[in-house]
Amino acid sequence: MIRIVIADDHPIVRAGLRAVIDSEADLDIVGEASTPSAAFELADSLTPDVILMDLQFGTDETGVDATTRIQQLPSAPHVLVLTNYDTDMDILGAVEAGAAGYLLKDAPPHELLAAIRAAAAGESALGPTIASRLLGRMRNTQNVLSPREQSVISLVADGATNADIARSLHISESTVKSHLVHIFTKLDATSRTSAVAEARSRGIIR
Amino acid sequence: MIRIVIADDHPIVRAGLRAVIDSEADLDIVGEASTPSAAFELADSLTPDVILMDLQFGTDETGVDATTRIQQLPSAPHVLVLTNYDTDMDILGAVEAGAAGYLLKDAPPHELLAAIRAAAAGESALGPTIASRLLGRMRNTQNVLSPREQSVISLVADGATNADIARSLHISESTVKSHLVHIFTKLDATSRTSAVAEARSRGIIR
DNA sequence: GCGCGAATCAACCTTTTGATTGATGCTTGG
DNA sequence: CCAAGCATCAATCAAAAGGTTGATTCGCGC
Repeated sequence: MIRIVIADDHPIVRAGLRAVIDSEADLDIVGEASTPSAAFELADSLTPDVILMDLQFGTDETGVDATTRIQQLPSAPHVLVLTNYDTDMDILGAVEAGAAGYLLKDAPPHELLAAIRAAAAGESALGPTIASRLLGRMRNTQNVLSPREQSVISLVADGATNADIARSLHISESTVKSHLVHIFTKLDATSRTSAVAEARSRGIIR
Repeated sequence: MIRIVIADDHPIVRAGLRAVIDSEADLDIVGEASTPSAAFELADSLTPDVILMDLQFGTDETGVDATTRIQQLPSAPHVLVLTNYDTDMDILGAVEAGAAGYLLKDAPPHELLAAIRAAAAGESALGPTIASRLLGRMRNTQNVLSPREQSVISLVADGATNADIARSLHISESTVKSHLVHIFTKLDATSRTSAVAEARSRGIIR
């Protein structure tokens, strides 16, 4: 019997997962969480085999944060990420946090059930598409932006001028321009608009 | 007995809706669709009372397109939109297409069930938040961009320079600049990056 | 200690963008 | 016919962004 916790902020998605999983004789849902911290607490108190984890809960804390914390538990369950997001940042972030699998929410039920059983057996539960995405893109995401560069690109994406950004971050415009030069190099961009577009497509900003 | 069709591309969401609705004595799911065109066909052939319609199906055709077509049917069902998107453009687009209600997917089951019954009774099924959003923003969305302006802002959001855009659309850079001036006025922006940010927040671009 | 990355800053120059003003032509509705 | 909106285009100038080069300091790992 594989014991499962469901972590998703949408009641209808939880109901759907329940419906799919409840009809399987070897699977048992032992708990449900609608926030990352509730997911962590259930992982700790219920010691499930597998936890199905959404990435975005409409809270500051994310499914990646909860996944990271869950890895510190003495009997950490296998985390299977189930999400709408398929950018490189999202995939790599979840895998680096210790997720054993990554599935998109449009996956048909038989794929979901196979992924749950694989994760419970300690196997990688990445579909071939996601696995090859991961391998092919390791180099790019290693060039990820520094925390300061992240702040700058986020403000650019909000429509801020270099002068606005300098004021917000209490630095000079020269420093803003320096950060932008680095951002352009890392993202292979030549303007603020192309840098923002690339950062969006990589999931660096949302 | 309220007869319902479910239109959503995610099997897990459909399973969740089924689970929520099947437990209600006065509600009956008569069909399911995973594309907008399948939704239209079922609306035509099964003549349900209510159709639960997602907006994005991963296809070129959207739930708004299907909603528009459904209004032409002799016994058009009431369309209740159920989606993750809450931008002004999305809400207004659906309402203008003839949707009788609009719900976000994080709505709890009791709200969903109330909205279904209201829609079936011919009542507006907009939550108070969404209704006030709609009224408060009618003015803004009436200033929506012309088709050409839409093309220009989309290309800007992709990171294109004015020269790139002129080449793509086979016009002069002067014309690109003119369109941008109009876009800035309509979106209350002063730079391309702030225009893109505002267009995103309004759902003009995604 | 050295090398590297990150953060900070500047000067100088070029390019692009944005603001303003003006114009033409077409289509649509009153 | 007139007005408004849309699409197109131009000239001129100011402002912002981008490119390049150079520098300093700090923290970390080898």
